[in-house]
Amino acid sequence: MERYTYDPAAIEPKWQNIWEERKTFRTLDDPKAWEGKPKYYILDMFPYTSGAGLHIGHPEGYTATDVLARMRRMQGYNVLHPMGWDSFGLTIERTAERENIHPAIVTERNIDKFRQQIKQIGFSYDWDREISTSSPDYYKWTQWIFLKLHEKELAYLADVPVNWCPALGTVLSNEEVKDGKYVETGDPVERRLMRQWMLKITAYADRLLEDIEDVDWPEGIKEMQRNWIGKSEGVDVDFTIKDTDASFTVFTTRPDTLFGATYCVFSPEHPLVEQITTDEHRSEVQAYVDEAKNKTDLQRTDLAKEKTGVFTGAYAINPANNTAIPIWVADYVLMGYGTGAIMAVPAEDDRDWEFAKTFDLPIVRTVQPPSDFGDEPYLGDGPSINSDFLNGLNIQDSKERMTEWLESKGKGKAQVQYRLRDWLFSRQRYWGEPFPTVQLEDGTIMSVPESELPVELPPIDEYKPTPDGKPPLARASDDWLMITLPDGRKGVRETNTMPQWAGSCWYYLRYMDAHNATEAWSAEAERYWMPVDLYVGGAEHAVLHLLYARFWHKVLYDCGLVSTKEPFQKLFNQGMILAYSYQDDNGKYYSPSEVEERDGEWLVKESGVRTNTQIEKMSKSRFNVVTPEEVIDAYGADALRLYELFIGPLSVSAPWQTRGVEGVYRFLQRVWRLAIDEDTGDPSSKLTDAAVDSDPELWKVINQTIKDVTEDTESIDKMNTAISHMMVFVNAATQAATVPKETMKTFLRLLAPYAPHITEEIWERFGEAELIAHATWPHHDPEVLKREEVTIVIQVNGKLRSRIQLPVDASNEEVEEAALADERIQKHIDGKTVRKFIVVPNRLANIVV
RNA sequence: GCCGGGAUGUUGGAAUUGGUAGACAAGCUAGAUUCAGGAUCUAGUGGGCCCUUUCGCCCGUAGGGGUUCAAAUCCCCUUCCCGGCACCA
Repeated sequence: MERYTYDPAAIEPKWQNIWEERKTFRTLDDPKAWEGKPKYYILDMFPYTSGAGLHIGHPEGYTATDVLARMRRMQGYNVLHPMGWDSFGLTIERTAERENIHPAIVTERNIDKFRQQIKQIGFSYDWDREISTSSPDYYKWTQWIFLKLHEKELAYLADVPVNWCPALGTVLSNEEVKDGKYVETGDPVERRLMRQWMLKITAYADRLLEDIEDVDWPEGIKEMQRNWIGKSEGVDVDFTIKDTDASFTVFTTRPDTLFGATYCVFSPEHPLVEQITTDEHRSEVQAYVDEAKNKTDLQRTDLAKEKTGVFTGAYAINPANNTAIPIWVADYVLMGYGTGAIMAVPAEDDRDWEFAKTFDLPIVRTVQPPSDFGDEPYLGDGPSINSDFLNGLNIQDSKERMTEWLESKGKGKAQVQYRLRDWLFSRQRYWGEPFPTVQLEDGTIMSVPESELPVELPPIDEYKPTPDGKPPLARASDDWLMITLPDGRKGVRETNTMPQWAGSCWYYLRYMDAHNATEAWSAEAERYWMPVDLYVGGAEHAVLHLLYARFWHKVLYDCGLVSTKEPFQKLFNQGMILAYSYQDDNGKYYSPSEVEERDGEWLVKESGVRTNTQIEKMSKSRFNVVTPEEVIDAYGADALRLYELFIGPLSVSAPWQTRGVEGVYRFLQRVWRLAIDEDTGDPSSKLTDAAVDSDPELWKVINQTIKDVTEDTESIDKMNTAISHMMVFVNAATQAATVPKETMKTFLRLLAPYAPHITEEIWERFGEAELIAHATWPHHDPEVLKREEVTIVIQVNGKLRSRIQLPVDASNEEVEEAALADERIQKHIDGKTVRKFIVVPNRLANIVV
């Protein structure tokens, strides 16, 4: 006999096909279709399409946004919810190199895999708006935006010290390098001077800092951006060099301590080092400078515990007191920040103190430390001492007075410094956007006219730098490389490409008008859809992508091309999904299927070797990756979706436990059996035509469920409790003898955004003609939730002693009377004096005796 | 070192934002059903005491102290974990 049990493998592909064929989730480009509906632009960070495909961590955020998008549609919003691919980049290029095929082929293959994986989960994206950053239709406009930057002189070529990564054969941005290593692969990075495209993000530093106050982002991310920009206010102070005409400038945030500046330090790269060094010290200084030059960044930062440096033989004149102070060279001063030279105030700075102690340089306190203060630098506030006209003033007043004094003497001026550097925008790679520029014979840089965009990537035979170190594009044939202008002048195309961040700097704009062949986006679509109402993704992009995109957006704003100052109104960071891994004492990892639990220990099945379990990031090397496919095969996409959210608050990282999926799978089965007669496939005979309020208890429960699910879904972070509230309803409905069918239908609409396939299937079996995706979202009736009686908890001295039933809104006197009359309470207050009686209306009473 | 976030049963996590700690799940235990496995259903499940009655008592939210009638929640100190920054003058 055929049984109609819950069968996700059958119903899920069925509904996915129906949604696709009917274009159920298409958002119309026609402005007339938008009228009368509030808009809601809900965006996921699109994936970088590496060959690995998705693991279970990626769809967590995608599931949350999908649930919210589906609910918003049911609530009557005009929703924009697109998906696309970040498809230029190094990983793809390396695969192509390894397999000796064109990166475009690898890209297509990867995208197909990602698309198929994502579609399997039943997300309600408008697939008509799918984009990929590596397609010429798209990167045409990335190049176009670059031309805007170029026009505004925000893109410029400069010989700059770059982070050159020999292993990759390319330069990297500051943001991609940490501790002298490429953050992705750990390959070491070294300093080189190269002619590169730079983007002047520093020109926007202040606005990037200010406008972050206006967006609804997690405070931690805002703080990370503030720190990255690193604004600090201080003074540029001019020092002259004794017995010469030369002078130099230092930046300090503590001008109040100028009288305590007992020496100066130049960075080894400082241009004056050579000039000021006396013959007596020349060989020593030269050796030190050479050594510093050959150190990698890693060595310079990591081995920085011990201060090193050499005396140049030269002296600077402290402008405050005209004292001659020695000039040293030391690598603890960085050329890349401020002026590359500092005034050292050992008494009020940790680093200077350490250096002064190492080389026995004088220390003069200029801030009076507390009486019991030890022999160390004092960074706190206090009255100035040893500082002539500043004596007695606190730090703040001293700073102001000294700044005024320096400015009036022409020896300094107030200055703002940023940690933020200009953005190194060239890469010596193939798989990226070609720059739309040409260098003419006379050295001038010319933009490719807009009408000739896109500048497409030329075919080349090998995706490697040339033997003489030029980028791969230099391998292109001359008919791509060489340009002859109508006036006969000749030029050569730029052979660097743009970094991977370029495409993701504006993709949220292209989605609004994805097929526009004449513009990047229409002004009308932009005014309607922007800003993005909710942007969800991982915190790993806290600085890089989000800072770059904000920068481009502000430039576009200044060009009049976008109407909002900020692109992403609300940002939400999902936590990571972690997984248990099993590792023996030798460090060898085992997959979960190779181990079993015995007496609280995890042992390798075959060998019995004891393993340590730990919760870690998912990675192939740890054998703890779970893929969406394996979960869908076992439990279906709806169960996957539910568990992704049920695992905990979206913002929190939590370990994946396949057993946990079974819990939500059982829940779906109970929903199915509640609604469907498994023998006939028709609606269950338990469902009746009775009025929804015929069972007052269940009527209350469903109203409570509507309220809780709506609120928890809107909060984004609490979808786990939204699901548990739906479980409460199903438990109650399962216990009830009968359930009004209308109540069941209300419940199905609540569940629909979370588990769209099973609810569509039941909806259809209920005889509904429309899709549940198009149903309206239910409202709860607050009247129903009002209770006539409430349970009031009675405490004695803060300890729970009894509960009593009282009518709602009982007066304090009534509560007091009832509480004192209660037997159990009498036992506790017997023979004692009631000192105080506290009532929290409708909730609790506390008797203090 | 600095900044940000966190620590609640065996496990993932709830807790109306100062008012019944442990919702909802997972796991476990017992029972029902089943040839069996699985699935399903029912009940129980923080620790301890009492089990002279499911009556009740004590303890319990990383540790210590405080504020309060009342603290997982607020304040101070300590420990540990996660993320970011790190010679930025």
